[in-house]
Amino acid sequence: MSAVSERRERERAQRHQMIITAARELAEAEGWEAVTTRRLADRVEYSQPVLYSHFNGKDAIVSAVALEGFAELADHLRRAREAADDLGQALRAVCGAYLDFASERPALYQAMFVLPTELRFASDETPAPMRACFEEFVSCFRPENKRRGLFAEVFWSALHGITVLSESGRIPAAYQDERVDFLVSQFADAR
Amino acid sequence: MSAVSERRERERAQRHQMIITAARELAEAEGWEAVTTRRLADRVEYSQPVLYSHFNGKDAIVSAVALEGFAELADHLRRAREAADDLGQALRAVCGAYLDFASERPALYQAMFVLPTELRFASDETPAPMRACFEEFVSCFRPENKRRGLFAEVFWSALHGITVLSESGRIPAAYQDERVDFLVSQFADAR
DNA sequence: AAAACTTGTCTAGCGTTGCTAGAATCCGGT
DNA sequence: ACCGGATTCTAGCAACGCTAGACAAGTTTT
Repeated sequence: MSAVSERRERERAQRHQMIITAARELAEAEGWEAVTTRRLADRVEYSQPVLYSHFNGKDAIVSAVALEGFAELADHLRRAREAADDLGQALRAVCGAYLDFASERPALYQAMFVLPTELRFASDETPAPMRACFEEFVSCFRPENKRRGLFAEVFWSALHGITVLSESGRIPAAYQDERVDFLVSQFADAR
Repeated sequence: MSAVSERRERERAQRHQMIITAARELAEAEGWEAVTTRRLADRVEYSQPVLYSHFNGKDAIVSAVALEGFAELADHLRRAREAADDLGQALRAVCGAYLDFASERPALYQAMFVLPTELRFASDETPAPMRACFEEFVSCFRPENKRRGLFAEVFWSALHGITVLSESGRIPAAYQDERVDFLVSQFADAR
């Protein structure tokens, strides 16, 4: 492989990342409904069809943004859990970190957990960052607990429910802390 | 008001309902992405613009369908709760009824709890059927429990989380019953 | 060095969407 | 019989995701 084609491949990878970043920034600034292929093409200063030489379609771009989000969320959760002294505090810490993430980056959260996605969850092909996120929840339960996987799923589901219902205005923004306190307290004994 | 204009008003109300019903049927048969204003107009055998003399836009139609759903869900939940012997079984019964509803009418559920809606939740103008749904959850907790409103919100959120994550394939379809059993057991002592 | 081919990018356009302006039509009241 | 107001339709706008085919740039072959 020549030096020229190496450069080209490098440039191509850069552009690939530019598209993802542009999509993410646009979504975080104006919401996903404002992210159109035309506006994306404008931002990366290429014409519309080049997007389709990098991604199969708009959903694939959203999924790529989501994957970035999973890596960041995994990191965020891990830090919170490791800063906790014991398992009891870990659940609460991970919980707080998760809700922080969701409320600070609502568009990113949507790409990960709400919008139609091409990413496969809970399967053999599930990318590492997604596994890592889930494992953070699992780690909040005792290793000897045979059902910790299931418990983690349910706890995560509850957190997700609170997140999306409050984001869409279906439960009041007030009393969010009380809700979370209650949720954690109800799961504390199941660790 | 003449008899003629009375008839016209009656016909108008019928057409109003036809639009809602058509939207609902189309959504339940092919999903909301297949519900377009043109296909709706076709179904009710009028031209597109008449939809806009009944509703402010597509979102308003979705919201009207959702409101029908709330009435049905309230009824469904109430029956389940009243068939239960005590409060302990009530929580589990309402829970089962809720998940039944969600899995049997996924499109209707989406209109109610996922899609952007014009309906106001948890406010003074919240329509009665929506209040009724929420009250069914509240009624699963003891009347003397001062925080039953908050508890109901959290329990409902958890159920919703399980519903949407499993509907979108983000948690496996299997083990759903185990998840629900676990959830109910964790909230049983908080009644 | 010229010709042929491959690769990358762009212009232009298809079919669809939600929504609306303005023409046409219908119908009751005088 | 005609007028006026309400009702409904035709036609069209701007925007969407996506793609075919023209064009240009660069690489390889003769």
